[in-house]
Amino acid sequence: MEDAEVVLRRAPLFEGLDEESARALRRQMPDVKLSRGEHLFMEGQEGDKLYIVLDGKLKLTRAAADGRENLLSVLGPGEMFGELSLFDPRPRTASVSAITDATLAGLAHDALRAWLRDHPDVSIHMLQALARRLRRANDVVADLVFTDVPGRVAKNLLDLADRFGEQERDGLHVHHDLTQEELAQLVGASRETVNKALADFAARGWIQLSAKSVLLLDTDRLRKRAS
Amino acid sequence: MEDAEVVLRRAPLFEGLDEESARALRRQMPDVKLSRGEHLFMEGQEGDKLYIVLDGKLKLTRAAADGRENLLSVLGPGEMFGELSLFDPRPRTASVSAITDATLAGLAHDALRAWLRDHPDVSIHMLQALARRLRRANDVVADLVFTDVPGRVAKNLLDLADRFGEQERDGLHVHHDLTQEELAQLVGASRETVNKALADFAARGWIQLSAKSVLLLDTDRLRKRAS
DNA sequence: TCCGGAATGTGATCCCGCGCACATCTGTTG
DNA sequence: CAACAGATGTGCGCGGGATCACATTCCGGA
Repeated sequence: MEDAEVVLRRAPLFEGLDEESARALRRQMPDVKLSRGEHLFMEGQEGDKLYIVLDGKLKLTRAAADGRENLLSVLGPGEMFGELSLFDPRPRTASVSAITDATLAGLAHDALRAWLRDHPDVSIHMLQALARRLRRANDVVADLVFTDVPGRVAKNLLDLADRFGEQERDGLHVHHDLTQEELAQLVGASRETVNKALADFAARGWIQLSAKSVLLLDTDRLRKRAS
Repeated sequence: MEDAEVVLRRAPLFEGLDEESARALRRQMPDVKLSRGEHLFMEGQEGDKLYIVLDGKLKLTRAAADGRENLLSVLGPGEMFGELSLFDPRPRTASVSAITDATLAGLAHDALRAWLRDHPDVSIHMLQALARRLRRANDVVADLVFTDVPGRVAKNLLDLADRFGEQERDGLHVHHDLTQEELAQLVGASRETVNKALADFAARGWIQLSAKSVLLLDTDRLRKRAS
């Protein structure tokens, strides 16, 4: 695991802070540990904390009435989440659970409010973070409307690669830690259809499949298929 | 047209401001007038202004490479838009054009920055506004994944009703000012399929169609169909 | 080390919604 | 007010993708 303090510095909440302030803020954020599969919070609960991922991966999901699930995003080290219920005081609209063992830093609602009051420039960085996420959300909508399932699979693979990929001799290795079921929920399609798209990409030599990870061999072709 | 100053007060940017400050801010926001069909800005342009709608309706659209369009949202009086490129300094990711004659108030990038610096509590309201929009965007994603076209049509009608509907003797009248083509782009479906859904709702007596508006007769049934 | 349940791979079938082709039916403009 | 373009209504066929139904493989725990 990377050094927690280094990871924290990547989060919008800590952007532009001097050493001193960063340490002060960090003291208000106790660590939370989760084991693989464990839930941090569930849709519908009151939300009074914001979190930053220190280590591991989490998933942010929404459930439909009939039990089907939709995976809004995969969260890795340095990423912030859970702040929506703070600014817009309503119950959580998504659940969060760990897809690997994970460590988080949590900041209470009231502490954040006080912090923003005393450090006005921090809210600018928070605005930036929300603006980026809003753009992203609009991209996802556009993809769902315009792009077919294989295209969305390709796009999501490239996106995961950007965030979790490691260049190796034989290709770009992406440890996404997702089952195909989860990948399908992320793409917004059925598990079977996603599996067939992956099998097709593999047959073409664009990727190589293994458990909870993919090796990207031809990102150019994938990129072309995605657009 | 409602009084411009009254409408402005509904925008997040003006929330919680005293008379004095509101007037000062207003002086920095010159009016912009658009005629029906006119474009305010296009996808890909540099964005250096934020706007608040004073009167009329606008649409926020995204285009795919092949020319197909997606309608992200319909903007009415009191609504703010165009702020994303300010916080996340990249070209505009959507185009805006007037669906009726409209009047806007525009605030330049630099003026906003300065304003936020001098009035730190305003950024809290901006954060609230973005948080709400992010939730909304996630709702749209969930609908695209889980709900069929007639369901999405019903949901969008109810949503438009919330924002533009007027209760009358015979029902809830919604002047959305959209063509069925535009409604289809909002729903994320083809014009034909949306038309058939509307015709079906009308045949069941749930709604009554007229040009650029709908009369909702049975919102309960619609709500049930939407979920 | 063996077992059982989950995660994968892959066909067969069905159906929603798109695209195309028209026939109205507006309402806008010369 | 004529005439034309754009908006609306509706049928039909096709195809992408969901759903169902298995076979197979993988993996973690007793």
